[in-house]
Amino acid sequence: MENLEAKRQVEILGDRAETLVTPEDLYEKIKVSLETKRPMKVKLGVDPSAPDLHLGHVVVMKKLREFQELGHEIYFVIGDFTGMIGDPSGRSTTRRQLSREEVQANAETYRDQATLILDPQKTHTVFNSSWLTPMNFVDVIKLGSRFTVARMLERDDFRKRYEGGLPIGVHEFMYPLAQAYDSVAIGADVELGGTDQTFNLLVGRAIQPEYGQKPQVCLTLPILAGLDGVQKMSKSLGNYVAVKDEPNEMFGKIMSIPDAQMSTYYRLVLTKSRAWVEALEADLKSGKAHPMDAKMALAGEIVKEFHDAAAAEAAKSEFLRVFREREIPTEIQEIFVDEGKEGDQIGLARLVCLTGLASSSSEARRLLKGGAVRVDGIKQSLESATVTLSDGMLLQVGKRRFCKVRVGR
RNA sequence: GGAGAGGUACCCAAGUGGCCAAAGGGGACAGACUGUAAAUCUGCUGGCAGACGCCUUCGCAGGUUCGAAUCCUGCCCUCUCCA
Repeated sequence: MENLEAKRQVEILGDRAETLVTPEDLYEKIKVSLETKRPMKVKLGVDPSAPDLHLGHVVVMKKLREFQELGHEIYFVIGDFTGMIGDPSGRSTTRRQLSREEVQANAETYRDQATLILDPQKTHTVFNSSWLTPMNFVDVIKLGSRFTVARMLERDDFRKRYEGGLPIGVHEFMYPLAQAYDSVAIGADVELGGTDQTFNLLVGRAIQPEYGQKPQVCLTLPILAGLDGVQKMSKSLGNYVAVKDEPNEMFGKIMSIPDAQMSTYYRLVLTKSRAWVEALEADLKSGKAHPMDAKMALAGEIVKEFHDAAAAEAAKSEFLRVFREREIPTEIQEIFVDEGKEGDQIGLARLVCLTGLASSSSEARRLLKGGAVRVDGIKQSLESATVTLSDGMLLQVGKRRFCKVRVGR
């Protein structure tokens, strides 16, 4: 007999999913969960080194919250052991091993930031070192014997590197296996991840039956593009919006995403319904809605979610002030300059460099030549320009780098 | 173990004795324009110096030469094929 509640849950949980392997298994698991009154264990693997949550993580968190709202429980598996095996993205070989304290601290931060979205009561945090460290070589070989190289090479980035003649460390094969074993260790019913995790999740699904468990359901969510609109949002690419970003910063960053990314952000970050997003797109196309307004609304809602409504309002007016009216921000950083004193002449390039508005004096010269530098609002384009130092003078580089120069002690 | 190929700036990639601080593309940054830090176009992209200029960089360490990213020797690393 069909279980309507289970059916309803599958529908909710499957929304926005890139892949769901398989809807039937999910239905079965939910049905059992309802019948036994035991929540499903929903697993998310977490990197122990980068605790700064950004909107890319939020996409997955929102889905986790949906699981919680339906009564299920979240397990964050902190990859403190796998983290030291090495990064299988091929970029770096071995990671620095973090101390127990660092991992602990990072995990706390992560959990802390995650509670902006999740219910801490239904969230568990576990460390995979607790079961991976005690494994001996025999255990590892056993684990390895349950998978094949051919299947390993199905993984996109392994295959590409193999075909492209790029190095693949043998230890990198252990990474998906270790992650798969995590699922065994906690007895995961469902594992979530970005689409880049699809392969790893499926390895878990493949391994579990070997240990007498039902295969986990694998649910992947689309990868959110970063501010550039092309590459995935990530800290290392510097194209991210952190959940802890200050309101103005957050607002401005959202305004810099390409127009074409707006609906994706609405859908994945704010979890607007498909119909809602389609309506917005139609309005934009017909000219009924203005792209800038739509983007400001997006930025405002996101700021509101991670801060509050007042902060969102303030960030919006600050944005308009600085970028549309081209006025100076309400709050400007003050920077003390050690060199020279009130009234002294100083090379402008030198000053720009000293204040940190440019990273080197050559850089400062370039900016100067390009007409990017303003002193008290007046454009200075002479590369060799000098200025008279005065306490409180306003220095500006480009549209968004400002500082007030403080002279002397 | 054997035979080849290769390691160039943030990334990709050209360059095989001087004209190389090093083509081209991407990214980043800036300017113009605009609807915003969208899009588009333009500029710029080792460091120090007001400027003449000086210093550092082409896997690492030496060497040849008036002069090396380019030639030689050794070392490290990667890939391919064979065993």
